[in-house]
Amino acid sequence: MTETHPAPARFPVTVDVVALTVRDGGLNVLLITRLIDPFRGRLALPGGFILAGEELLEAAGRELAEETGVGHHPGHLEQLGSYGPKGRDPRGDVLTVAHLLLAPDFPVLAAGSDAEHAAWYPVRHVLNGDLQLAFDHERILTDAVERAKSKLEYSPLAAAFCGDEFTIAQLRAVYEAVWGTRLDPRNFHRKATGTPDFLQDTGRMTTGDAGRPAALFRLAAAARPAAGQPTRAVLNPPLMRPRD
Amino acid sequence: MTETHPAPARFPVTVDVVALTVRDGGLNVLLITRLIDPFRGRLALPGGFILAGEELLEAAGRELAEETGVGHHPGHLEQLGSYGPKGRDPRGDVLTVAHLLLAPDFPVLAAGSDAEHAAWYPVRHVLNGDLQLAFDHERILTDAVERAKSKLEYSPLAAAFCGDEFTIAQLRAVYEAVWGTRLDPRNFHRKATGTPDFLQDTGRMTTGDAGRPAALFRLAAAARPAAGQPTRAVLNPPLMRPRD
DNA sequence: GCAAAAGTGTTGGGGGTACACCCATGT
DNA sequence: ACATGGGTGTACCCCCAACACTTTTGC
Repeated sequence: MTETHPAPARFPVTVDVVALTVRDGGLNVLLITRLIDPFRGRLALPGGFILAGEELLEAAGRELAEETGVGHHPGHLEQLGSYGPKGRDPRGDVLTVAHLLLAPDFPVLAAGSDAEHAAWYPVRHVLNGDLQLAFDHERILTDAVERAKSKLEYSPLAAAFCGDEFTIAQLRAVYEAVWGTRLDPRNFHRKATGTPDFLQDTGRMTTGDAGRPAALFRLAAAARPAAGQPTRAVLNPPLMRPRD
Repeated sequence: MTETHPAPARFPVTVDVVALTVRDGGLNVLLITRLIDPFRGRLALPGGFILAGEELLEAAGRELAEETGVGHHPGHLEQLGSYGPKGRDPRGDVLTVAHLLLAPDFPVLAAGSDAEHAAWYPVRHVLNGDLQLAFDHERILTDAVERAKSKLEYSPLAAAFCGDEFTIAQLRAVYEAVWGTRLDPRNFHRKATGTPDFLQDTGRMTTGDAGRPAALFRLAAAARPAAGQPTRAVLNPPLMRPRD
């Protein structure tokens, strides 16, 4: 924040949201189909220009709500990082602040004909190159996935992918989908239930599924993210992902 | 990157740099004394407006060079996060992208009378409240220190605080200063030298100090950060900091 | 010789992996 | 009865904390 004498350059600033969820055993990302140039018809991350008087996280939440129809975003929203401003938009320099949302598999708004259509897409189809994204959104997605992978190791954020109540097996499925690995169900159960300040037993059980009913848990109060506070590292030692 | 119909708001964008080093056994931060309002006479992070055509990291490196006299920055520079734009500058909405520099203890330029004076200050004096910073720079510093602490656990970035060649004890002093703890010299030695792809023995030794001479190491080629690439997690399992 | 710092050996324990085994439900 | 998934017990092993001990310098 030094004063430099030349007039400060002003930049258009956008917020983009990488919304991730677990679906069909894999990691999925919410993408919209662009209706206008540049990159018309191409898939892109939801996002848009920040408005005067808005904070970054507010703007990200608003853009997400506008394009998915979710009243207020479920799950965990945090800042990922900023990109640009040079050479990422053919129309000129635009700075974007990317955000990361980890959420349960919520239904997206069925867009009308004049709105951009938002839907879930498997992350691997994008990173394989089967689906091409607009702008530098593939790079942003890559960074987002890497952030999500490492966050699961030490934070309780895996629960953000589940609903309010979940079984140990559902929680394990999150780790397996994000990391792309298999975890031993028995050892995972011990680690998850044995970690203090992580899970709280609701006393209720699943019913109707095949096999023995499973206990339902929710996030312990101590592990729930306080608004704006950094997520506590409750998993210590961390739950380590198998080496690649 | 959705197109919204209202004209996109444009914001002045600054880059700030949290330059950290280890000095006198403690973590220090590079601060400038502001010569103009707002916050005239107050300490602040070095930084300034991003120029048209610049990338974020470029701008951060330039601002640092301008205010410290270092030709090109030593150590490791990375993006920390963005803050704002609302309510952090009394003159209006300004978005800032904070950066983190981990560097050896380099001498800062002795500023002339018309330049802002840059110098090292112990981080604990700032976070104690003994020194007050301008804008929201204390919050940014807090985030930067937390990022530095956690990066040391799994990345080889502690070496960024040392010069090109260093002893195991100097490397340990970095961990102790950043984490604010004491580590067992013997166990640290084994962990550091035993980790593959971390340290490379130069074959040379220190001389002249008290006690037995120590072997000099440098960062192994595999651990050196490739430009723009994410830092590899060479320390696996991580070097764990003692619980607070 | 003595202090100081570098570096090695050894031992005990916590937590991880691997896997055998038992439990409770749907069909 | 059988399949399916939930949950527990246990053996082994690696790595870390703790600390005794040796090595090599300066004074």
